[in-house]
Amino acid sequence: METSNQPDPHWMVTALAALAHEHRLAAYRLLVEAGPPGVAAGEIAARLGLVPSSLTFHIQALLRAGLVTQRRASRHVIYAADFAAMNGFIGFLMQNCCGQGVVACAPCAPVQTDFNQAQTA
Amino acid sequence: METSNQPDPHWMVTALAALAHEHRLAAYRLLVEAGPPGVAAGEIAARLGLVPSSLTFHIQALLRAGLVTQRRASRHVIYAADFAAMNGFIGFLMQNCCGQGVVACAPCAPVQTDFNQAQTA
DNA sequence: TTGACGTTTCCATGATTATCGAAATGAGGA
DNA sequence: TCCTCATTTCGATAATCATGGAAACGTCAA
Repeated sequence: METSNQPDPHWMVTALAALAHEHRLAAYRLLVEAGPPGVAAGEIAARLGLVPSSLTFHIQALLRAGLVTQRRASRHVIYAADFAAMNGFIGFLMQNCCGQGVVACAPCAPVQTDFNQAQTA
Repeated sequence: METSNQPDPHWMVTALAALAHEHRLAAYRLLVEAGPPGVAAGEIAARLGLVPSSLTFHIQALLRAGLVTQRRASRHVIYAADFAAMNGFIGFLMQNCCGQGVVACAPCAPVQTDFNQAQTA
């Protein structure tokens, strides 16, 4: 029963810290929007207005946290969001920070992206 | 249709940073477990093995981020998790970091205790 | 009013993070 | 091979964060 491997608190701290910066959160959102094809380092830097070395500094935090993947395409280095990692990240928050037994937190209600999924629950 | 007021990226960075520390994440989880009754500052410090001034330092980060509430009960100061804030926090992540249009991220799947969802995609 | 308790503020110290320029590395194209 | 482009590494600097002791503050009981 694939219960989505639960991340440990130590990793959570690393991942939270990785996202806890204006530029890194922006970079991550950029990669989420781009999807699996990803975005080249230089283009991320350009869109965020960062010098190359700063981009590397920030994106390596995301890389170390396992939130993004890295691959090489010719001369470019392409970064892409790791959705499985984000899955585990959010899963931890919902299971550990949303009140187990407490009903005050309604995690699933807000999403429903936009495609009408007739999910009964 | 109460769509859960969407937090802005700036607040997200503040909240992420607030949780991105071993002691603060532990404190927050403690408060989540305690629920609405909350826990006194001294007891949080004792359970986490922190000196009073350090506890104050860390918990004020959570307070500034709006993730916890503070109230006074006699000589004690009681802190409690703000579940609405965590709701918004997770909501932002699911809407902005989970791939809009991309199906690779299955936000709600992990929680749903264990009922078999026949999600084809 | 006095005293004890719980908590916060203040202060100094050390550690970590963020930034940018310059140099080094790696990967094509001529 | 030589040159250029894309990215990373290195080094220095400034800023922010984390820690704990000591003092101050507010609250309650006697």
